Amino acid sequence: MGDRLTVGVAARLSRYLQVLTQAKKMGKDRISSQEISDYTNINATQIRRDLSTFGKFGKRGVGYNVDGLLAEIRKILRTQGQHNIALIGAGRLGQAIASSPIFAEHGINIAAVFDRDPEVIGRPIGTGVVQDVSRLKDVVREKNIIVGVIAVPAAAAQEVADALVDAGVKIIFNYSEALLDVPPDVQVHTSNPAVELLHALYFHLA
Amino acid sequence: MGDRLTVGVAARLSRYLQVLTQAKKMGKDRISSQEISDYTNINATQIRRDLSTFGKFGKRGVGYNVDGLLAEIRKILRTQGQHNIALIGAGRLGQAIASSPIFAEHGINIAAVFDRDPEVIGRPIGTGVVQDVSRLKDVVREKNIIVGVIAVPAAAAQEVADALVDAGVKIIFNYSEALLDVPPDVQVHTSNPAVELLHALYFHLA
DNA sequence: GCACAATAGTTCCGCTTTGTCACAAACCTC
DNA sequence: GAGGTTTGTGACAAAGCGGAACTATTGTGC
Repeated sequence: MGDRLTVGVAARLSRYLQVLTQAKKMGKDRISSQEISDYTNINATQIRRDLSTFGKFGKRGVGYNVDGLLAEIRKILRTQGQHNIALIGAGRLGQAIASSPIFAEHGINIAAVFDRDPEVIGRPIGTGVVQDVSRLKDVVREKNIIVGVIAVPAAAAQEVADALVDAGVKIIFNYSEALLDVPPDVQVHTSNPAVELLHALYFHLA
Repeated sequence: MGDRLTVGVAARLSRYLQVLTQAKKMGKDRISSQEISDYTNINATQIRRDLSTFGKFGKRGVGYNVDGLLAEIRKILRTQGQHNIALIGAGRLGQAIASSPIFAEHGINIAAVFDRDPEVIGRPIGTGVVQDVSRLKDVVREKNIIVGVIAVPAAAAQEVADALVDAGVKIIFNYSEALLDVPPDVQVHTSNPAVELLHALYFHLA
């Protein structure tokens, strides 16, 4: 059981999680591998194979129970509990992230929001107020935070990344276009919609 | 030359593009496959192999010229020109997207921003003003837009997707957590940071 | 109760992609 | 010219994935 999943399997399970979460919100209580396939463009046989590696979650002739499968996948990914994350940057993007229900839906709690601009420090955001970035290290320690989200302009991103690393954060989600230099034990996920878009465009053109 | 790249190769080329764009901004004019590897976690041999499929862009013992390689990859991905996209939703997320330099950097022009709230229609945003969503179809036709970005709450996302499809858009970037039903000839890219985060967390936990 | 349709679970095989090692060729510096 | 560096490239192993085929189970309609 201690075996780590391969990257591919874990990525696919995450996609299933996304689909199931939405399916549940739409009031579905059952779903077939074919339906998941339609939404994810992942082969239906592959989906059944993935799931059957961990147990027999479905009913033949019927499909999968949405709630049950959600619970099983969360168990496999070991992401059932609550996770605290820190958000740096309370500008438009930071506000958009803080006010989105998307994290809470998956048990992720934005435990604190930081900025360095005195103008915005103290303003209410999400369920708390914007804090001075100098408090980052203390808060990370207090709340056992291992994930930081960077929502600041590119020019300030490296500085924020350094502060996060210094505070002990191990996973960074970078919403600026900057490349970040971090120690090898820190994971960086950089989101770049423009590059994804170019990629999508390539496959659109005949 | 008419051969389509495989998904994997195109995805990797996009990553290289991202790294090169940033490397250029940082003032580098040369870069080695090993450096690209450090930033992308893609095997250096793989990178050289990917590039050498299309020509000999590097200099042995030296590395790649950043500007030259940028141009070559853009040529391969056929994304040299300007592309017009439509953004739907002028809330916080829409404003964040509209004010980000990230698209312009890659030749992508946010040609129009739409919303349905009369309160925000007419407000300046980016280089234009927010337009009524009823104008979507006309604008898509006028400006030859094939990409739409959805930045509205999940509850309204399907409605917006329908309008985009009706207007003739073929690629949709969905920043809501909703699953979208679209015809098979329309590509949907749904961004879900929370699910990505769970995925990252899985690999962080020993 | 029985036939039938739907769907999960499972196996096998082959293709494609990726990773690794190895090494020659070209280039820069001294 | 020597030596170190980096690309370009070949051969091969390993992994991942897709498809087809089949069985098993469940629900439905007669």
